[in-house]
Amino acid sequence: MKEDRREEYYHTRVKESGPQYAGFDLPSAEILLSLRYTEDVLHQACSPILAQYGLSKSSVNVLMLLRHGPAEGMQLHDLGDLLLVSRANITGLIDHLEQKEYVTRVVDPSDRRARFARITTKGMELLDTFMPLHYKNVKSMLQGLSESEKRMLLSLLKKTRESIAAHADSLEQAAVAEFTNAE
Amino acid sequence: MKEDRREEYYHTRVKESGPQYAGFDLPSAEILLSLRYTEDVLHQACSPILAQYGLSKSSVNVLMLLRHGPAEGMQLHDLGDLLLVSRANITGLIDHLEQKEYVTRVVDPSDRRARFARITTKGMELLDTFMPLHYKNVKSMLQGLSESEKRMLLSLLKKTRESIAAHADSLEQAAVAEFTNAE
DNA sequence: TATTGTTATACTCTATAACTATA
DNA sequence: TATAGTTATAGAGTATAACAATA
Repeated sequence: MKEDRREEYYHTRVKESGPQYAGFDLPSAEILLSLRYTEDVLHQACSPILAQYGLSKSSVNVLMLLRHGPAEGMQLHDLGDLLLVSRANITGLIDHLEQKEYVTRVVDPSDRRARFARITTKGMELLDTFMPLHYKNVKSMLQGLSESEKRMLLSLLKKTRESIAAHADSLEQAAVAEFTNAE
Repeated sequence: MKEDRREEYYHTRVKESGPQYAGFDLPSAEILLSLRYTEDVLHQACSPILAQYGLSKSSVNVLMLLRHGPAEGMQLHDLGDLLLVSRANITGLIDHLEQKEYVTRVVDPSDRRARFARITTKGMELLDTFMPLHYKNVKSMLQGLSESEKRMLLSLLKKTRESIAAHADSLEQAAVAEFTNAE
């Protein structure tokens, strides 16, 4: 794997350049970067095996939701809510999974506008092969954290989400039209 | 903003369904989900203002690297390393920024294979408008964490990255060819 | 009228291979 | 031959608007 210069680089750059902008707060800015960076590192580590199975993060997510959700399947807009993806886009996601025969669509008899997506036997077999490998890898990658560190991290991440949710509605929008909708 | 059902939903689903797969470790699996989920919540909160300025996460990143990096600019492959993006893709990214006149390309006189990307005055003005707003929003969103919690979170995220980096090379690959390269 | 899902479009990000021009 | 960058292509993710069927 390519050597990752980002660790030290970003830390230095943010610390040096941040203070010249109004509103800058070093710890907050570092958390923003650190979260993205950590998620990226994790994704890079997981992506080879996902690619081997021709899966994406979202498709694994959908398959797991379907397998361990209601037996009759889940409506597409329901999946969309849980993934926070629009109705338009969940259609494409399910199209792909259906084409690979991991999922089927079934019309909801009680509301003929709606369709259930339901996982197939082939989809379940895929998860039986993929998930143990995946979970083993995740466990292995995080072995450098103690149990209490993991608990602490989880609790801080949760608190972070709560803080974002509590304040996301009162954020500043662009005041000037000068740059907006630039193209 | 749409109500987010994911908090409780995923927690329950992972706890219930995980143990049926070999290799499953609850804290690790939860950290994986929690990191992605938190990053997503953060992105959702930041994306409206990015969209107002016609910017993406990557383009802000590039502009900040260029503005606060070496005065002569940075070579494209150098930017690629720091973003962990391939040479092919950094070309497109710079194309867009150049088209918007936030960046120019300058041939490196000492190695005529290479080009420097250099931020323009217009690019700097954009950052002067955008970044204070952005930093203010980030600070506001994270106000629910105390200073010591922020420090703790940063340190745990760093430890997480170190753990991933230390073990990413020894992960399991798919053993069977059955599902691999499925299409 | 509102909701479910689909179609179409477009832009971003990613990944890969083939190509050029330099070194 | 190796490196810097470009071109081309393809797949995935996201966002929006218009539409059909149904409620």
